[in-house]
Amino acid sequence: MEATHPPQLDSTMMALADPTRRAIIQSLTLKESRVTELAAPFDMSLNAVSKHIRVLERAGLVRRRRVGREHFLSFNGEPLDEVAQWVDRQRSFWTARLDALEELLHQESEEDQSTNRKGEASQ
Amino acid sequence: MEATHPPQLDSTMMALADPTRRAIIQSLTLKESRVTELAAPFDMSLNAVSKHIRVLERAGLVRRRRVGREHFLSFNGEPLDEVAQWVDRQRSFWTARLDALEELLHQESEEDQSTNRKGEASQ
DNA sequence: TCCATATTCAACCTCTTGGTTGAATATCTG
DNA sequence: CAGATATTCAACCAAGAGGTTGAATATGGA
Repeated sequence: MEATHPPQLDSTMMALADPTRRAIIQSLTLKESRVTELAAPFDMSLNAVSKHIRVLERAGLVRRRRVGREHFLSFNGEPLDEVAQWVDRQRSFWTARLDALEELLHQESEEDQSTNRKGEASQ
Repeated sequence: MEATHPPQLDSTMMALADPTRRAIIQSLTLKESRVTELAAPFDMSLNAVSKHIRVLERAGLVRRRRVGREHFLSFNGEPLDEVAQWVDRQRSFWTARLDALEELLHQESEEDQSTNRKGEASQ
């Protein structure tokens, strides 16, 4: 069975699976930054952060604008739409099934109560 | 810099980064299943699917109920709440910044128009 | 024009991931 | 009770991830 997800969802979810990359995203939602600015708070080499940025770029979550030797990076929220849709869909299926179960239990409970009343009356 | 995510978000996002695991989740949102039932549609060994299920279990996305030799698996949507919250937060920051930018451009456009009208009058 | 800064490239390393196979374990059934 | 079924365990393998270091490249500034 082939999982029927668009390749976009694959790359987006993989990109977000790493805490460093999520931290980069969080930083970029607040403001555009240069690579060295983004890397500064992390306890890892500049190149390691640069690699993470490339993963985010390939997923379309980060855009880059070059001005001379400086690369300005900004967040693109569009790929998160698909993540939100996928997550909401699973949650709504789950909630619907829980609701159906509760309804079933509720009906059974009402039936038990009326049966009990009849039983009491006959005793 | 330590990424300030709860460990739960880490394990949930990592669990969802794999298309096979997302397909398992999608299957389980529809109905409870046994391991061999879940594995049937996949082109991989039963054990490979069993490993994926364990990853989902560790993330809290799947619960297991054992009856004799059969393990019944069901979906637990709760960890997705955190994913939804994280995603919505980034999107709302992004949208807020885009809105602020548009407002700025709108103001500049109005200023340009009134300046142009004055220029026309003086010519 | 030389030095500084910004950033990527290349090569390397360790560890993890995602898969396989065959064995082991537990339970069910005729 | 022997064979079937369900599932995990253990060991293995290849590929990739995530990091490092040092070199290379491009641009800016004094």
